[in-house]
Amino acid sequence: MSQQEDLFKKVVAHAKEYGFIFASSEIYDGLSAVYDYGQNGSALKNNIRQYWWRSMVQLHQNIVGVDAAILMHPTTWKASGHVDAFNDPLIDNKDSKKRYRADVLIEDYAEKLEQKAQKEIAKAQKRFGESFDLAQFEATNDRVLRYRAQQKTILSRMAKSLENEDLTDVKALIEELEIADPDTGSKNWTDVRQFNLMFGTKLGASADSAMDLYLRPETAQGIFVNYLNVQKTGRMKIPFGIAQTGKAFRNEIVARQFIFRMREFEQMEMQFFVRPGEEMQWYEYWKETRLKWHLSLGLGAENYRFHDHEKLAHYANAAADIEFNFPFGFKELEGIHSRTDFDLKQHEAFSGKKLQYFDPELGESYVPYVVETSIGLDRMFLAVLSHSLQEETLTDGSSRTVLKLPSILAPVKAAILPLVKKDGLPELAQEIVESLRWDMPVTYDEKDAVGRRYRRQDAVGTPYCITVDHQSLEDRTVTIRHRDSMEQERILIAELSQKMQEANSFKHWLGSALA
RNA sequence: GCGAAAAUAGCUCAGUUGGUAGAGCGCCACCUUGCCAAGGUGGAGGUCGCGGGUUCGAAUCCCGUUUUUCGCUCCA
Repeated sequence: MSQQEDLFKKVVAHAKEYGFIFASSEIYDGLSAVYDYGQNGSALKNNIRQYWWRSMVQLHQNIVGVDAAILMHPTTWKASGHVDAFNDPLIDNKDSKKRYRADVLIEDYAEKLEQKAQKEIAKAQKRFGESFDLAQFEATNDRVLRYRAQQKTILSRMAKSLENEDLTDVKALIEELEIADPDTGSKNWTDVRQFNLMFGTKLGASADSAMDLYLRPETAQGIFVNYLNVQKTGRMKIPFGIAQTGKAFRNEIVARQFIFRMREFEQMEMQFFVRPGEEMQWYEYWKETRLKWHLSLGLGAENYRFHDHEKLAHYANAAADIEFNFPFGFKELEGIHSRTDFDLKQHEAFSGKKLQYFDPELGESYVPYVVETSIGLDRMFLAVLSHSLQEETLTDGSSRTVLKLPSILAPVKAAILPLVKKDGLPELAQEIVESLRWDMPVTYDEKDAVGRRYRRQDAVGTPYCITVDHQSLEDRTVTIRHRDSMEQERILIAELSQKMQEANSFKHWLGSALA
């Protein structure tokens, strides 16, 4: 456990030291749960994004991409359910220091009343046996009627108070009912406070004419509101998908664990539109396909697992997570959800616009069902980074720190190193840099002993070091030193580009995994 | 948001009963070496997280605050 925590600390430290991730606005002490990607981090993040995008858009003829705005019409979030679902009235117990949702506490209390009523019914059932008339008993028994009436009063009062945002009354209700902390029995409560998980902002420069907006809490809605635009202008036929990567924002109450849970984060989502009734087979298809994508990067099959949701969100009829073995345990990396026609139906209702698709094969129109794949780009970054960072003990007993990134994701593909800083070796090395830079990101380094330069490249995950030595001047060959094995081979300079490109090709990485 | 702990150079840390800030590594320049990090010389870099108080004097004591880590809580 502490070993794992230790590893996580190393990942965070390494990320900063080698220009992957910095705390946002660090010179002003940082901003909680917001991070910036540095020179290597932004390159790695771009490469992950591109690996995903190509697997979706380039490899599927029936999937296209969009890039929707972060700002959307405010009604979007009423239709999607976020305005309601992302607002939680929370209350803290001063003694136990625990936090609860105030509405859940009251609902639990109401549920207990119902249980008491059920108990009465069960007792009577036992007493009267076969001659027991449930409907009549429920309608006449004093206790049952009292419990049920009380329950109704409580719930309707709570609903009304929440509706009017009268949080004082919600607290008053909790106090009147003498609801205690379920764990400790304490009745020492703070006031109820409303937490809104969506970031608010304003449209319009002058305060009085400004319109309240939210920064999107998920990217999916930008796809839903555009799905007919894309379907019509792209002549898309069901089943088809729309992919998008972009930023989303949530006011997490507790945002921790480095870039795992941030207030500003990036999602990579694909919404797949299918015929009603066919959603489960596509749900299974995408579960499998997405797992293959993950496995193609070679982080180890044992580090992934599915977690099927038992409690489903309001819009879903099936949902699973792909979890990854992060340094702090298995956690959600990607979600695959069967979202039914919930979102599109809601947007139909709120906009008054038909969002139906005419299916020429069936000869009828319908609102498509949606299967969603949604992966956190920052989480993927953390998965790759934390898995790749390794401390190796070499045969001579010394150790090295090496970042074994999948080469297709590495920020720099090759470092060109003159063995010494004289005798024309730097000139030849620069020549190689000049020719390779058109095909892939490469770097040049001539400072310090070559062994030290190898280790520097290991630390940022450069998969290949190309060393120019005196023999290079004679026969136009160089050595390639492989990051993971530390072995070297000698090849012709003329063959460098092709060999490097093969090793880093999309087909080489994803093609074999999908086959 | 609550509770606990921490914050000194890019990193890891030292800093005596309160007396005016150091090391190693890293970084930069030059010389030397030349296939798996740590050769020589020189150099840059810190108002000790921030604000206030006590004191002749605060990195050190007190209060507040910010950030980070851990626990609780929350998590579409």
